[in-house]
Formats: sequence, C-alpha cells, structure tokens
Amino acid sequence: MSAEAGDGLRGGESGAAGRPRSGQAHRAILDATLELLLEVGFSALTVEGVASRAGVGKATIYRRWPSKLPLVVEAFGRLPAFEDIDTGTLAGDLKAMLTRYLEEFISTPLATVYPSLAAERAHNPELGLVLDPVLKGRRRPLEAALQRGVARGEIAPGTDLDLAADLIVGPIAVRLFFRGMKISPGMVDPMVDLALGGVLRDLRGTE
Amino acid sequence: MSAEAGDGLRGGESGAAGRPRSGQAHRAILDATLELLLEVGFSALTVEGVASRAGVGKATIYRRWPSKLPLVVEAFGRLPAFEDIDTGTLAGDLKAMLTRYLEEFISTPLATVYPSLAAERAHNPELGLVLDPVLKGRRRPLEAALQRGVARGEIAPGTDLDLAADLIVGPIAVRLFFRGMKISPGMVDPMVDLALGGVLRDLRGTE
DNA sequence: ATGATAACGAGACGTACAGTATCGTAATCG
DNA sequence: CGATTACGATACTGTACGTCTCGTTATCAT
Repeated sequence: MSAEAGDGLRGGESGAAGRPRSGQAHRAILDATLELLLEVGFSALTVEGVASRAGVGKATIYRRWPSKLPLVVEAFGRLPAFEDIDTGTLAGDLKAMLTRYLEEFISTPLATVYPSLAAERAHNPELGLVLDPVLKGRRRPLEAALQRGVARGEIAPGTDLDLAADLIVGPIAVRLFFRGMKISPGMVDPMVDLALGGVLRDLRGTE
Repeated sequence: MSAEAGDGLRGGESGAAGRPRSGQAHRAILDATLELLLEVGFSALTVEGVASRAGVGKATIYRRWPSKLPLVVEAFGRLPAFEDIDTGTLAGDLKAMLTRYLEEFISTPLATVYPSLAAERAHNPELGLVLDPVLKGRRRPLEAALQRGVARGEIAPGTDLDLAADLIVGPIAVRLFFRGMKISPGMVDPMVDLALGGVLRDLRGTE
C-alpha cells in the first residue's frame, strides 16, 4: 500500500490533473499477459484472465490498450529476439545465433504468438503498423551478421541481404509454424549450410 | 426442389435407414465457407454466416464437421496448390511453379487462412492430424521438381530434399505471412536464384 | 485544507458467436 | 405405411469482448 502509488511514469510532468496512471499496474498487466500466453496460448487468452492475474480491473487494461491485440503485440515485443554473436565466420555466427534463439524459443510463447499475429495482420492491416517495427528490431542482429559477412568477403557485394535473411530464417519458420515440427538445435547446422551453399550441386572440385 | 434430393453420396449403400444426407448441402456449405474466407478472412468467419450463405441450418453443418476448424481445413484443402511444371531445368521449374502459384494466391483466401491454421495448430495438436495430409499433398509437386533435379544431376545426391523445399518456400512464407509484404511475380526469380545458389560468394571463376 | 479531476479495482451489462437441443417437415428403407 | 434419419429454422446455454457505472483513491490547483 505504501510503495504502490507514486511510481507513475510522469514524474514532474505537468498539465495532468487527477490521479496518475500506475506504472505498477502497467507492468503487472504485461507480465500477466506473457504468463498467460505461455500457459494457454494466444487464442485461449482472455482479457478477463489477464485482469484477474494482474489484480487489475478490465477498464485499467482498456484504458491503456484499445483492444486485446495491441496488448499482446506489446507483450510480444518483450520476448527474446536474436542475440548478435560474432564468431569470426558467417556460418559460425548464424549457427550460434539460431541455436541460441531456438533454446529461448521453446521456453517462451513465441511459437504460439507469432502465427496468431500473422493471422490477424492478414485481415487487419493497421496491425502491421504496430507489429512491423517490433519485427524489424528482432531481425537486426541477423542483418548485422550478414553485413559482417559482406565485409569479410564471404558474401558477394550487391547481394540482397534482406532476402538472404529471409532465406536463412525461412525453413525454420515453415517447419515450426506451418508444419508443426519440433526443431532441435542439431538441425540448425544443416539448415544454415544449405542456405549458405545453395541447393544446386557444387560443380567445382566437388571438394 | 426436384433435383435436390437423391444426389447423396451413398448410392446403393445399404444399412442406412432414414433420409440420406444431401450432397448438395455439403457442397453449398464448403462453397459458402470459401467465399466467406475470401471476403472476411478466417477470424471474422462465423458458422452462422456460413449456414445463412449456404441456405442451411447450423445443425446441418455440425452434423458433418465437429467444429468450425475442420470445416475450414476441408475448405482450405480445395484451394489451389502447386502445379507441377517441367521446363527441363530445376530453376525453370521452380520459377514457373512459384510464379503460377502466386498468381492464384492473390485471388484466394490462402493468405489469410494459412497463418490462421498455423496459429490454431500451435495450441491444438489434433489439428495437425487433419492438416498435415493436406499440406503434404500441396507440397508434392515441389518435391517432384526437386527429384527431377537430382535425376538431372543438378542437385547432389544425398541432399535433404525436404529441407530444400522448405528453403525455397521459406522466404515467400516469411514475407507473405510474417512481414505482410506483397510479392509480385517478378520477385520470384531472384528468390529462386538465391536459394539455389546460396548466400555465400561463389569462389570459382566468379562466372 | 479543500475541491476538481482522473485513475483505480470490481463487476454489471449489451452484443456476438460457438455449439447444443428442439421444433415440424421431408426423404428413404423395410 | 411406419420407422428412421436428415432437413431448415430457431431457441437456448455458455463464454468472452468491449463498454459502462460504481464507490474509492491519488494528485494538482487554489
């Protein structure tokens, strides 16, 4: 009761009459959203459940987020993304980063939230406006690794790095989301090797 | 009214007392489902709407499908898939097939149904049992093209063709579903080229 | 101090829709 | 022709979104 109030976000901000919004409630809502996403998944997540878990009234949620979707997007943005790892080679970087990412992936609701948001965006374009910056930020370490590859001479200059990033992430996304496959860290290396080397037979010395 | 009944599916099948199920109603339901998927997307599709559009009672739908989801899956299975095209080279096959597929894609609700089903499967494993055969069938022409590539010597024997198929489809799936990008047929060629050639710089004669 | 303002938790409320049950009717079989 | 089962229609139950109102509490201006 004592430390509850007064930890709002505004501090000395003036022009705001009345009781300030509680930063504590804000955090409790986002935490509860993530917990419930992990426990029951996106489609079974209810705003009433979030409110109850956070010890908060529903109005307090709707005062901050216009609907369930932006709330989930914001909670989603807090989930772990790629972590940039520089091992000295492109293949090493990508393998390390993807392996690390997959470890986090299986312990978070990412696997259920991701396709749900994708599904919603398909018929709700304004969701893209909120979602795209989040997704873009999550990809940045991947792009950084590719740029290092160009600098090292491993990737030909002029290569479409955005497309290359999609090529590397693509098989994982397809298998995880559309085919429902479990992906173990051991599958990362062949995936990266195929994406880097290509499907076509290598016609030089055939190593 | 005259031709309505009697076009059921059983024909002379015996052991079935009572009025047979109407094949017409069956088809009308699936047609209405596809139409509504196209018009309003998956999340806004209601069983009541399907029943109304099909001129059918709700019970007639639930008598055939246990819930909304399998109905959508079956309707989904009727949407166009890859069409096998043999041009003589792997790159030609893939480019032709993907281009053709994308043309259909933009005129069907595939783009909205696909991620919705993926989302649902994440927390509803039994959906996978219904969905996987459908998805597997849709991929078959792609695998056939890759097998021709092996036979032609374009692909090294022992290559994981299942992974190769995911590599080729991956960037399209990522861009279409997760990034919300419009994909024009002109983007197919560079995609296929990158997937076939790989991200790494080609170190032989540099063509 | 004291009043104006706005957020708070709680929960009632209206709406929408999934899925079930019941109606009277229609088609098929023995 | 009677038993059986599907038919379209519609009433019903249950759940959850999003809105609204309640009495309360925290902050600002005076």
